[in-house]
Amino acid sequence: MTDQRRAVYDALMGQRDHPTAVEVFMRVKTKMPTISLATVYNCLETLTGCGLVKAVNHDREPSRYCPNLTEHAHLFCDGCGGVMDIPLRARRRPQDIWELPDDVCILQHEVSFRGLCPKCATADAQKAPRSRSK
Amino acid sequence: MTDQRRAVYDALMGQRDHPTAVEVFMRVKTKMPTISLATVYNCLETLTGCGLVKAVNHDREPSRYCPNLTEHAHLFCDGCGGVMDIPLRARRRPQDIWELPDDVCILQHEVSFRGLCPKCATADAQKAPRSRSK
DNA sequence: CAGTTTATTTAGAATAATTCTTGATAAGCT
DNA sequence: AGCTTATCAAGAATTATTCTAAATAAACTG
Repeated sequence: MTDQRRAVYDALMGQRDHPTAVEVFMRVKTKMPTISLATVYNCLETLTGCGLVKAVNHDREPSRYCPNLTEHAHLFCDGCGGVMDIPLRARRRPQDIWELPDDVCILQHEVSFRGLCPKCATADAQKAPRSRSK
Repeated sequence: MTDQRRAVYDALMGQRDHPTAVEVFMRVKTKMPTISLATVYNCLETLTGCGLVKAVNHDREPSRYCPNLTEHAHLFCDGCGGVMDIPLRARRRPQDIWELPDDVCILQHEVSFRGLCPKCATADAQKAPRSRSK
């Protein structure tokens, strides 16, 4: 664990909002002005490689990074652009809803929802009310 | 629906193996040698826009395209590199296993598994047997 | 501790998938 | 036929990411 890796990890833990590599770079740069973007990519790669951080992808947008190691899905909000963790319910497994063949071997699964987060969904309901008087 | 769009759509329906844009391009080119890659991208975009085709992304690999309109997940096989459709079980919904807040608005969800497809998983079990005599 | 190997960092070049631009072509209307 | 609009083709441009090479730092070895 080098200084740079620690700084990148701390940036992720300090503000757990699923930043992109460039956002991590900008945050780390305030503490360690000499760090390069390539190093941030290297560190993120190393950290994901040893399982401390997860890379989160949605469509072909830039990868985002997440230090939440529990099993969870992500909600990508069309309103605010934010990403929200969605926990797995207790004692539930993906195969409860997905018809996986018996003899497959699952090493990883990634789930993303797109829509509106609670905040944006309620704000949106205000703007376009359906059954409500002023 | 232009000739090009039809040709791209036919290429997807003819061999439903989740090809990339370049693979679609190569297939269509045999029937319509003048088509350009940009047009394939345009057509795929148009077809996904009107809901006839789904774009499938996994990590930051090139997008793949899928004409299966039923709700399903994808298994990306580390062994053969193939992609397999995994159907949703009857009367099951993502919120059965994911703890979604009440007031979110879900517009789309994408699920991908990574691992070994049945064929590769059994082949792999042969090569590295655990409890089996020769 | 000097010398040597090994890993890491940096800056910038290279890559690759996708998108954009521009001019050409075709299709639909009047 | 003439005008408008959408689509296509070719290649340039964009962008996130990876690679390269040189510099630096860390870790051993004697």
